[in-house]
Amino acid sequence: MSDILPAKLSLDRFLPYRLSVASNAVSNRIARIYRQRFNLKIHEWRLVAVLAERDCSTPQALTQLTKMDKISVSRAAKSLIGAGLVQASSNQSDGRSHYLSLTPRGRALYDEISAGALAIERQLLDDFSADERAALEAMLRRIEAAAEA
Amino acid sequence: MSDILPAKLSLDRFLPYRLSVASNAVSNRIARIYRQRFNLKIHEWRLVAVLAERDCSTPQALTQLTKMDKISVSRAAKSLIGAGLVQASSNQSDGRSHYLSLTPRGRALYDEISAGALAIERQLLDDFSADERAALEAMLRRIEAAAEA
DNA sequence: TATTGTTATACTCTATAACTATA
DNA sequence: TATAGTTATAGAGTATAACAATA
Repeated sequence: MSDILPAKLSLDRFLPYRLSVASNAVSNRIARIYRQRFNLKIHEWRLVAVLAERDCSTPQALTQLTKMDKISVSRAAKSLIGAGLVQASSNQSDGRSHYLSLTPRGRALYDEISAGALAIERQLLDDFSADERAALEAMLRRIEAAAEA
Repeated sequence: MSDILPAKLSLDRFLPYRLSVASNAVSNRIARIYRQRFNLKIHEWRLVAVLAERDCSTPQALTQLTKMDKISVSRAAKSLIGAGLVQASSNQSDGRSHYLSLTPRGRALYDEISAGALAIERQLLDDFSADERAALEAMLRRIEAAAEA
């Protein structure tokens, strides 16, 4: 008896609801830690994380890498520059744009943050096998693609 | 080579990030449809969905059933009562509380909404097998529990 | 004209605390 | 005193549109 496509709606078994509840539970936990320990909002820490991987990105590149809109990127960058964690440098090939990169302080903070992030992920996936983790990641990407189609 | 616990952080492979991006993609799609077609916010439709399953619940019971806080339940209920979709009746056993239930119009709307919700879920899980769907649901519940621990 | 990025505005969502009415 | 529920307030997230500067 497959129950993949129930004919009657049950909120508790409704995938978008389960996804939202799980995501909120995880986000809330992380947001609390990041704000308390590092005084960063989620959008700010995402920018730091991406800049640590790909320094000297333009705001436009960052909107794609972080799945944030350009307004959020602009505000997060402004806040991080004000906090001395990110710096802007001019873009020779396009005067409308500029490059963003981590300052030494920003990079030092990232090292702390990323260690904490990996520790949280390890807790969340504590009893997951490697196969389960890979399957979950793949399914989340499929659902994301289907939702955006 | 297991990559279940990477030593280095990559935002793109970071589970809380993937979860958030997938959940937001799904939520945005649903929220848009519900607002356009039914003029309901997510919290309001959740309340309608739960009341359709368990009529005459108290606000307190609804906070548990919907994983919303009591303020959100109170606001959503107020809005739904104003729209003529929900009605309140007195609770004989506790004067501080009251019962909420769907009006005939609320129930009629629910029938429409639930059909739409199931159709969306079907689209999202179009290429999922029954096993995959069950595995996803179980993994989301495990992560939720781990995040709240 | 089109594009990059910023600012303005408003609406939704969430969290804390203060408040009322009743137990 | 404690609990059920409401109201007030502010912060965070998100979306649209208008804008300045450059291509």
